Amino acid sequence: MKATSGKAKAAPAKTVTKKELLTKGSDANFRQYIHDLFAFSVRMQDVRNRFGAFVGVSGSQYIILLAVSNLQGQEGVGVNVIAKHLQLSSAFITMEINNLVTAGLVDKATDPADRRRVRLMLSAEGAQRLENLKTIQAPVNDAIYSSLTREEFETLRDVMSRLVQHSAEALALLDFYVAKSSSNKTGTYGG
Amino acid sequence: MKATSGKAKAAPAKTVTKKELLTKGSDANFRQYIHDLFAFSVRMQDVRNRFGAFVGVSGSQYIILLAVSNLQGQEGVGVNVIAKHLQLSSAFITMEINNLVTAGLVDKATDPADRRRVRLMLSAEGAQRLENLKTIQAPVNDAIYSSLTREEFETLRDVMSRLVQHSAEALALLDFYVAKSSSNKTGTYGG
DNA sequence: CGAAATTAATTAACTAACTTTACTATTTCT
DNA sequence: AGAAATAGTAAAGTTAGTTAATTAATTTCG
Repeated sequence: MKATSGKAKAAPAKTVTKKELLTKGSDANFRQYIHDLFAFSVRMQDVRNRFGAFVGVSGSQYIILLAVSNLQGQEGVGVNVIAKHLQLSSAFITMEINNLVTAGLVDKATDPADRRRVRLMLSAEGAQRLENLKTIQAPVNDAIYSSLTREEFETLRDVMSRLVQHSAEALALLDFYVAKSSSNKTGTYGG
Repeated sequence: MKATSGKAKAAPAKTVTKKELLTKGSDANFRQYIHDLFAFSVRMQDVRNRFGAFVGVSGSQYIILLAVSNLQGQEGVGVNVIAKHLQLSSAFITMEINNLVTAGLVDKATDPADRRRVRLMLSAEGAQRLENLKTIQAPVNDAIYSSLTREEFETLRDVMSRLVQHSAEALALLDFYVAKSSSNKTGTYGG
């Protein structure tokens, strides 16, 4: 008696079909996971904002500051490199970098070899702030991941890196689908 | 020979200290994971926006529509319940629900038993749109998670649900820390 | 009962976090 | 040299949300 026969309303389609992701043929677990993932990324956004607050900047300034820290090397890093790294527009990076420079957390210099370019590095103060942050970052991260075994962490790491890759591909696929169907839309002007 | 002695600059602190998360004493892997997680959640945001576009609404309207679908039951669901479920302000839900009602995707009625309350349900059209969406949702989800084994998926699911829980706790901890240190801040007006 | 407090939804005004577009300065290519 | 490409920037606009105040209905309780 399970939607196999009779007049039961048409069984709803599934949001995923790969068998490894279905539990007894149902996508319920997958949906629950998607919801958790969403909730978690909202929380992470929150964590970033608070880390930013601790450092004295906004959430987005914080991730930009981090990117400078990660990418600066010996020579400093340019606006475009950061923009690509964070998948943000270079215009936005320029603006926020200027705020960080004004706040004294980032140093900015023209690249003498190519004067279009700019070399960004953490200022001493910026580096210090990020270093101080770690005193709260560590216990917070420890708390979030407190329940993980090493094996789970290794799996999580590995899986996450594959998801990043494949989601880029899936997005291309998706663009293809969405472009094809400019169907729906409750627009006001005819389409 | 590793920052144990000599004049080497003070070893930078780590962003996490739980031993299961360190690889040879380094948090490098953890940091890489954090970056991947960030990248992935940006992508997921993108996917949501495109799913929304397919349905004919914005990304946030799409997740609200989904929430209505999940929570409506037989009786419909109220604004506050949705707001809590999605961790958004009820004011925002009200606004977007009104747009969805105008678009004909959600039906709204006053709860006769408590006339402050509102009962929201998908309209037939709304339900149909979500059902149609699945034809692209399934292949996209299959693509994103194509590389996962069942065991990995089970681990991912399990881990994610714990992360949601513990991140809520960590956030409370964090609020405590950040409140204590209104230190930094490059404010203009004296503090 | 009737006043005070509480709750649900809404509105308006605002803010943060971006993007798009257009532009300038510089470098590279031919 | 001139055309095309590259790096960064400024200005204006958009989107996704928030906070604060308001209205209306309900509950609490002296």
